Amino acid sequence: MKLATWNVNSLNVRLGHVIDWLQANPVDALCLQELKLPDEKFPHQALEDIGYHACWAGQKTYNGVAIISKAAPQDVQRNIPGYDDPQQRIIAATLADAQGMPVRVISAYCPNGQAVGSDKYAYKLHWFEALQQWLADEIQRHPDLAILGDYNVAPTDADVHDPDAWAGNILVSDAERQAFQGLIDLGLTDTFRLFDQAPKIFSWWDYRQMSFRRNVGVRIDHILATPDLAGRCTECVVDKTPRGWEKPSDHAPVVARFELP
DNA sequence: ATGGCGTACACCGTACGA
Repeated sequence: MKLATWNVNSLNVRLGHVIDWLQANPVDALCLQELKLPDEKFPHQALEDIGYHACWAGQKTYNGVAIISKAAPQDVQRNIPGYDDPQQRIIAATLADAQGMPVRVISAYCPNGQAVGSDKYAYKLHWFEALQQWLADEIQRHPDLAILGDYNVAPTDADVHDPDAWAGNILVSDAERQAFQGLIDLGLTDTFRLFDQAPKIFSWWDYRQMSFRRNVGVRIDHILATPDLAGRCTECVVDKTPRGWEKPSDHAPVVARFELP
């Protein structure tokens, strides 16, 4: 089973890339973030045409998340239960594969935070607290669970092209890294770090100043898994290919493969 | 140096992302 995540920075603009990528990489599920379109504009027909189901939580202009999957999504949950938030940043669904083993899949678009100390930064930290509280329950209910998405946190200095230049900045501040660690402390594993990885692998590069060509980036898109599922993870990679296409998203997809029990 | 680039909405600029 392969699960993937991709912040597409507008699904209107990137639908062609998503379809091309799925046809070249027929994963079982692809979690999307930053749809930037309302529910009624979600292109479900184009995805059905290539053999995928979808569930989504859209929002005009900002945010918006989806799960595109070969299996029909079950028990779909939008938003963090009990956390009143007009921003559409979470969707969860249970996917049963052909062997019938259900996996709980969550697509997450964690807040950016804009600048350390700002109102948006405070919102980011509160949002992570709510996420952690909800996940503590969700993990109990679903032993095989993966939460994939744009966390807007680079967990360690190894995930930043120039840690000295970024020190204390948004995406790497102590409080943000502690919020991310709070998820790890629930028993979740950053599947990328289960494996030996080359240095300087990132998932986001600024559009400006040829950052992608210079590999000036950060690793902020992650696939976290519960112990049962992480124990069956055999690979986790960043696919840089679509970042080099015409009019790319500034994020690259991340893909993890899991052995079935 | 809050600039650089890209997207959306709307207006001929502003908000936001990371």
